[in-house]
Amino acid sequence: MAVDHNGGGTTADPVRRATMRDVAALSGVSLKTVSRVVNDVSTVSEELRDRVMRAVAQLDFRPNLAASSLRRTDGATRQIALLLENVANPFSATLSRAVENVAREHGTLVLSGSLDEDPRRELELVRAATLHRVDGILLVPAAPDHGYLHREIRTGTPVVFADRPPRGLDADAVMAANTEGAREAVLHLADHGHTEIAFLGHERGVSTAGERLAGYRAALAERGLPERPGRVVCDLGGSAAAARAARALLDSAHPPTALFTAQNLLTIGAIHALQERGLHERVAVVGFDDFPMADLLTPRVTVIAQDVMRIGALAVRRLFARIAGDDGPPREERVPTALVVRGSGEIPPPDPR
Amino acid sequence: MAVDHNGGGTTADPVRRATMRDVAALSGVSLKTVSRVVNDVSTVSEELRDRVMRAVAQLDFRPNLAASSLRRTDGATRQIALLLENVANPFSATLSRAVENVAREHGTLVLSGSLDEDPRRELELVRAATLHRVDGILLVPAAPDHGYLHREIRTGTPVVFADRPPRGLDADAVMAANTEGAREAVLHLADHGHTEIAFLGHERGVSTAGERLAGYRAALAERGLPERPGRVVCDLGGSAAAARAARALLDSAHPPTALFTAQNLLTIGAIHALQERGLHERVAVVGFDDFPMADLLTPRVTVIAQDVMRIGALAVRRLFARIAGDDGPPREERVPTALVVRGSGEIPPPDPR
DNA sequence: CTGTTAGCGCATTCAT
DNA sequence: ATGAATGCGCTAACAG
Repeated sequence: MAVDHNGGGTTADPVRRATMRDVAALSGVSLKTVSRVVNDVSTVSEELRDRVMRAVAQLDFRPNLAASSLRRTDGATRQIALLLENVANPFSATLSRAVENVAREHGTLVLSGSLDEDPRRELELVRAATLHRVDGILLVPAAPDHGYLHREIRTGTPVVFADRPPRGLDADAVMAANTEGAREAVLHLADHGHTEIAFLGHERGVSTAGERLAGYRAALAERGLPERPGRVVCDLGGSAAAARAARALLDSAHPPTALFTAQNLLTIGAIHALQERGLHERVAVVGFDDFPMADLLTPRVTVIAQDVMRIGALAVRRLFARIAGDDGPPREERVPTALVVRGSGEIPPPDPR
Repeated sequence: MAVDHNGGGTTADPVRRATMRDVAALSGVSLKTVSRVVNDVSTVSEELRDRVMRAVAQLDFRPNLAASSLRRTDGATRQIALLLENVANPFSATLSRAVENVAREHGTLVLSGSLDEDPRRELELVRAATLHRVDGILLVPAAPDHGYLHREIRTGTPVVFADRPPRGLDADAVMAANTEGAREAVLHLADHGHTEIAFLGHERGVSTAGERLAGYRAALAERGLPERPGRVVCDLGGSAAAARAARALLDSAHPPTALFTAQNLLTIGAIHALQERGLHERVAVVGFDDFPMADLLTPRVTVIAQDVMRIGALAVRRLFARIAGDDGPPREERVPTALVVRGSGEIPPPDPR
């Protein structure tokens, strides 16, 4: 008797999968009738329907979606691509989930890919997506220009942007109300008595950084506070860079009494620095974008929370609308943020004596 | 002049995509020669190659991968499915990233889906994956039995398990060394003088829970410590349940002096409870599975860290090996854990007086 | 080295 | 209500 350890799966002895022909032969009808039954076309008699369905079950027939979409007029593959910063970071991961939920309603699977803020990766993955003939692309862009997407859009692959707007292209985009959120954060600090509020921001190339800085400045202006030189630090690449920047600020001759951090990794870095200096109960912090555990730290961290699930959901819905044929003018949607008061943002400035 | 706001992408006036026929016609060669050039078959003269590539560029030709895989002998679609608990949770998100990295090396895209610990979702998504004819499936299972996967494996879709083993099926699996890791955690607590160590675990149905409980018991036995009734709490569904369980333990007549939490959400819940009671500096905690921010809490949280990237990478590599035709016996691989000492696990028991 | 023929699995068009 | 013929875009097997 032959030894057969085939549990691991292999292509060694792959049983051929049943096709519609097999089903047709077994049930004694034409190929087309099987197609009708499988696609739920109602113009099939009860009896034939039954025979076909029995054969489908017996042969464990699985319609080949790729073959189907190759032939069908709309060419739909029931796949969309989700290209974002990094599937492993919490923002992207949450976005993924929102997209998956809506895609599921549409019987569509999601191909996700991480761009790592690398424009070349964006081009590669957009191309890969088109090779697979996805029905649409949801993009958290990394590239500085999106003119190249015109071709994809014209050949029938709609593209919707999330979190950041397109550049050099007019297309749908769903984003957080960055400027308003940042403004609210800084007003909150000012209203707790702070006049010396520093700004820590990420790469200026990313639109969210610019918008949040604009919000910071709007709030200062609104409260008649000057923007002190050195108080605005941009282009921070991550939590380590933010920690360094925070240390420098705290050790300076006129340290700020409050920090506004424009992104959650920067918030985390800044908190690290404050803890090292033993200042985490003395210097106020409001961070843009919530993060896991923010309410377990001491003090608990006050943030401007983005509604990431909502951004994702609205963006995919736009995408499915485009896929369905919506050809209205591109829309930009803004999702409001929410101030989550937890403690770190309500620390008062030190007694001015 | 006609108004045309078509930036959003639409199917209204989709320019037909160029096919190989178009390229062949433009470059004056046969369809097959185009195919050769596109697939990098070397037996094409420089001149024809050049003509074809020029036409490809001019027409912006994109080979249709679905059509190609339909015809090609191996039927490869260059897509794999990754079915896991929830793309939004840190463990799954990290696993995704590991899978994506390796898939990229193989020119393969990843379709991910969340099972939410729901066996029906597993069946649905496995089915959806087969309809798309993915080259293989990487599964963090939710179903109690995997006999149904025999069919998929036999029809040429290999399946590899990650984090949890298959049941009722012999297939490849890559998992953390759960028992050893849990044992190390509890020995660590015992070696810091604790004799009253509680166990908080997740659903018994999930294999990792059972393995980690076994490790806990092994450690107790090794140190000659008794397992006190009520000290082992299982089937906790999340951080809220863990917090409730921890409160009950802490409020009991003989509260434990140390906690071992078998999963990161449970660790977080337990810490919440300790903070409420003001006991976070007095009761020791070691958690299984690291989590973001664990080193920003006070005290910083000692954990048994799983090497999630490694689990993911090994699992996909197994999957690609199967896809490539490996038909050896199924293997179970275990990835070692690491004790990360940060503070919460080194709190001594109270003075026994 | 190049082209011709056939057909992957299925939906469409047009018969009946 | 059912079926035969045709072809989606591409590659395999052969021919020249």
